[in-house]
Amino acid sequence: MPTDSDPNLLPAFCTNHDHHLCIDQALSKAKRLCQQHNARLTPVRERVLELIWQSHKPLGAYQILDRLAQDGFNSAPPTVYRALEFLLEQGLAHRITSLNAFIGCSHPERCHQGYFLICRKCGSAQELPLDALSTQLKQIAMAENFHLETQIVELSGLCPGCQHPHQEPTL
Amino acid sequence: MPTDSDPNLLPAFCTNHDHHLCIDQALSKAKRLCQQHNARLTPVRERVLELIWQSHKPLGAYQILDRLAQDGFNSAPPTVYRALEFLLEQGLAHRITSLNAFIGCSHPERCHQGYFLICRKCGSAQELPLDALSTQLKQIAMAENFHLETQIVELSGLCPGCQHPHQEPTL
DNA sequence: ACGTTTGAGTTATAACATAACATCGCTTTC
DNA sequence: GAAAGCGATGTTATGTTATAACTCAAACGT
Repeated sequence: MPTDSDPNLLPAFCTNHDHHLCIDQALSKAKRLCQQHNARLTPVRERVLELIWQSHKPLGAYQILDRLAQDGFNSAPPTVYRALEFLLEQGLAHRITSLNAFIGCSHPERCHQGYFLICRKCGSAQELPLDALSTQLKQIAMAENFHLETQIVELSGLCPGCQHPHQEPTL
Repeated sequence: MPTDSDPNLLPAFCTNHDHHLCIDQALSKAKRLCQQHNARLTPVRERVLELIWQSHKPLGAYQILDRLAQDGFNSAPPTVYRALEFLLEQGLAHRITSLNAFIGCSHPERCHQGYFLICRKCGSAQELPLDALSTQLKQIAMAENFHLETQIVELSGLCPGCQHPHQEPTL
């Protein structure tokens, strides 16, 4: 799976919103949901959630691990994989299988399938809330007498900001 | 990514067709296509294609490697990854990213996107020729001004033969 | 307080994939 | 037919992603 993604490039659409607000909202939403479900959003778990929210680019487990280490957290692989497993179970994060990477879920209260547009240049992943697609995929499976459990839809290409190579990517 | 897949289980639908014929047809089709495209289907490449066609279950690179070794082929990882790269480029195989595994393409002449139903119990992967879905995903991307290049659609659950746990899986 | 459950620490290793460089054989060109 | 060029393969080493298995500690219900 080749990728041109430059780790220093921020997705273009990221310049136009207050991302700190974005993260704060996601974290408070997560706290509320965990309380409702009697799930414990412990410090490591919360920190991992914050980290995968800090960019619109999916983060690899070992990238997360590095940042945990910088924060003084324990940093052996199981730590991060366990935290991620928890976040996935709670619907607070998604795994992007084609990148072996993880990202915060934009609407943890409603969807449990993530549909993504992934830019191979800047590495951004945009989650799309597509209830109609979900329904349609269920129907496709049903037509084959297949009991559908999980859907993976990952669409790759170039995001709007990366389609015109002559203009410098905005930071 | 948890899976119950038992490596000794064959998919139920596999009992009802002559799979050798299946493989033979796939191989001759591949030879023809390679000739048309001036691509060299060398012995290793052909053997790898044959191997990934021998079951309806996607095979991991190291599984393929083991079988190549049994045949007396060279068996270091680059050998198999290079052969797979070739087959993917020629549209003769697909990568199932959620399984880190590979499978022969059922209709290499027409489609280059593979849509899969993957059984988590028996490990089978059925490719679906869904032109309508392809069109629809293109439209979804276009609506977001996204330049779509590759589509990954992997639907997991239980295949028809694995939905009734009381009846023994057919061999 | 006590046992049970859940989370986290630790060590080791499994599983998947590629980098980098050497070699071999074919064909193209002179 | 020698030499250059090229595509395929061999070889060694290493990078990257993920989990097994066991231990310890903190939280929770009773």
